[in-house]
Amino acid sequence: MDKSPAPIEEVIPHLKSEYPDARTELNWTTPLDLLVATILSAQSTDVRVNKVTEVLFDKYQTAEDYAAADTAQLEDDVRPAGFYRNKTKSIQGMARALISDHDGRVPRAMNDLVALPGVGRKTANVVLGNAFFIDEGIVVDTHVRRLSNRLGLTKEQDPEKIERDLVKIVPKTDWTVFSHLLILHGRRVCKARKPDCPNCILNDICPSADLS
DNA sequence: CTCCCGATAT
DNA sequence: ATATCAGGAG
Repeated sequence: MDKSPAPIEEVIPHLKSEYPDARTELNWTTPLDLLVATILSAQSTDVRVNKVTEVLFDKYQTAEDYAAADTAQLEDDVRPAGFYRNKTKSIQGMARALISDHDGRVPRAMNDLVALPGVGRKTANVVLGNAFFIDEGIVVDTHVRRLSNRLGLTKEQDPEKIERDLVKIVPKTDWTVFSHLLILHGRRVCKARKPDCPNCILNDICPSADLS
């Protein structure tokens, strides 16, 4: 007998009052910056990514810069973020695709974004929502998945199936901020290993709350 | 499904 | 020591 899911119409206002300035914690200025930072963010912390991009964005500004970069040098720059060979290959492949197919610019369409090397639906949603203010979908990363499961908003584990459940219950105008709210709350309170349920603003409506 | 990979928290 | 971190490709 599982408990009822947390009502979304209460979850969102509660989290908005807790995190009124919710936005990405990745540092970026241009859409290309954000695309690179998001590729680097796979299985890495935002703090670590920001440390890497602080160096990276000084050396490379355009798709041409990344495409022309010495691969071994770029790997050295990327290394602290982890998966450095895959990520370097993705960044340079993505940069070449931007040059050959999109005049060196970051495209604003989901289909074009996910066609880029190293860019999946999660990364595409980050770029669309934050760089272009297009609520095309909901970013489902490790935090959004974990909190959505704990709150009972979905029973799915596959990110695309979770997104399909979430877009049905979250107002479209909140799609981008919603993922930021869950990500921030996931980092600070509803952590993977030791969730701080006693200090969680959602503990009275969360079916997974452990107040012992 | 496995592999990719370094840094940090527990 | 081990789980985890703004995933994606083969």
